Amino acid sequence: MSNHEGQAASTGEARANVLRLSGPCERWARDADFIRETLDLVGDKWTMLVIGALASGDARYSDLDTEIPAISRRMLNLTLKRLQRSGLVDRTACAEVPPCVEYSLTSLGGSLLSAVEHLAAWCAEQHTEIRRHQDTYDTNAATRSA
Amino acid sequence: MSNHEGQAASTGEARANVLRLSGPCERWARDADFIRETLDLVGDKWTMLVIGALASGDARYSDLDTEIPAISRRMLNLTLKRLQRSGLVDRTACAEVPPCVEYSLTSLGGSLLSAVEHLAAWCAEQHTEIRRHQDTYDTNAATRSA
DNA sequence: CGGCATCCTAACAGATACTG
DNA sequence: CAGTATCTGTTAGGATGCCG
Repeated sequence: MSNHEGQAASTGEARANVLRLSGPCERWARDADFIRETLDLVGDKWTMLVIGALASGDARYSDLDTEIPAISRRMLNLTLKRLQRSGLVDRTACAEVPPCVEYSLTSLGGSLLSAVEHLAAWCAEQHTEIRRHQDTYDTNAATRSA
Repeated sequence: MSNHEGQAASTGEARANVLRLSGPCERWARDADFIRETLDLVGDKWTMLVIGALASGDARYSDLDTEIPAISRRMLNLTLKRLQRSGLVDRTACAEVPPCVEYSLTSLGGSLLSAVEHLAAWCAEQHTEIRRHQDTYDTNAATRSA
């Protein structure tokens, strides 16, 4: 992990991916990469749905494809691969003759699930409020441009 | 106002390809949109950093630009707009003559912050484990192809 | 049936120049 | 100083077809 604390402000444009905050919230800055990385992992368009689909038990490839109609095969594969790579789901192929593969949540994946459920609860709780704000904002914007 | 990106952000319906799950996890299915919506809100490349920067107190536009050197003006504006639209940050302009604008976290934004901190904690806690899994996976993949 | 590889389009994101 | 508009490269993601 690239944790350059190096100072390169005035020495030209060191266009590092480092995203260093200079404010008092150094911890956020330091962890930002990890957080973002993991947030990217779960914040992606499909991950959550796949995790959710697996939360209720093991599932075969086709099951997932069926349970999440909106996903494309490509994205399902990509998502599963990524989750598998990160140790969040397990893949079990029974035999090669009539290919039948089962996916399941690992304990790590399960722990993520509960972490996300926290956020999910917040969403469920606040989404009306958020909507309201957005509507108000949009109305104002529309009025202003009218 | 033909801001395609702004509209893309505001038309949740456009990307709400419904994503219905037919499995036993209907609740996830029903909430998936909200969760994804909010996850999109915070999981985006910059939101977290901006929220983090604002967590320590109000900040002016330039402050944010300074605190997050890697962000472009465009993205900073877009991000702030979106957060403001959703009622997560407040924008206060003192006067039009020498433009000076302050951004601050609303209470809603603050509550999101704590919700995300939960997830952030999980990230910080598990990212080593995740890394390990990824390395193992990559090594196996490399071995297999060798 | 499960899983890649390919092509292609649309959304995303950076740099830059301009306005109030 | 605080934004907005435009032009452009980069990437995410859908459709499809082949191969185990």
